[in-house]
Amino acid sequence: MPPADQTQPVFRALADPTRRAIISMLADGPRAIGDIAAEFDMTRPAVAKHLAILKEGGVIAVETKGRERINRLEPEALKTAADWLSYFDRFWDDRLAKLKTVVEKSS
Amino acid sequence: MPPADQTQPVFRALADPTRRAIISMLADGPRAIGDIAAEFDMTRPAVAKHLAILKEGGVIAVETKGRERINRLEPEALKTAADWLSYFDRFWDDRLAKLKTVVEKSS
DNA sequence: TTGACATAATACCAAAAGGTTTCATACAAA
DNA sequence: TTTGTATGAAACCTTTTGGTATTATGTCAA
Repeated sequence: MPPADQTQPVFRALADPTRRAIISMLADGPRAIGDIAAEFDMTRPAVAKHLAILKEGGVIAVETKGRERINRLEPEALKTAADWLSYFDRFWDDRLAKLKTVVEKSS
Repeated sequence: MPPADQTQPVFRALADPTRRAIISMLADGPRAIGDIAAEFDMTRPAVAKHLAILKEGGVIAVETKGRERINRLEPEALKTAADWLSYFDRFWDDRLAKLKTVVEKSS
């Protein structure tokens, strides 16, 4: 059985396309809210709400720097979701799943 | 950048804990709706709605057999989500990510 | 210290999500 | 053919979600 549910806040964070776009964006480096909002056809408060949900899921960390709030990707949270899905690897790629197991155990 | 958005219906399907439980359940084999609903503290129509969303995401396939409708896991759809997340592998395990790339290219 | 900027916080709204109840339909089996 | 089972479908309700607009707060810079 896949791991139990501490996954909920992460999958919730992943459920919205805007939030997934923000995640991709932050993969290139940390950014302030206004900077992020500028890339979407959406008001800043709306983006701020998405960031709050991402933070609840542990997907980002926020650091106040002067009057800016810098949002940084926290990729370990994504691993939670990836791990849940990895249980199903065996259905689409038995060979790779087995190899991964070997590699992970050897670390 | 991670793959563009055909991911939405899949991530939507994954967003609800009941639906993830159904996915886990169907990993053990196909089941009829009533059979699934019996395992949840929820009415059958509610479960049927979840199944409809899972089907929209391509996560399950439905086959009518007499008066039963058998729900079967369609794991390729989960791969869509796993692939999106795999882009971020590099953040938590560079070594494994590189190895995976090698293995996948060699197939 | 005044003004501009970056954000927080609040109130509000419409639509979607998650659930229920009720009723209709279709197949199976006696 | 009648009865029970498995499901579909519609109507309805409540809460959450995703968005807006507006107002307030704190910080930098002239």
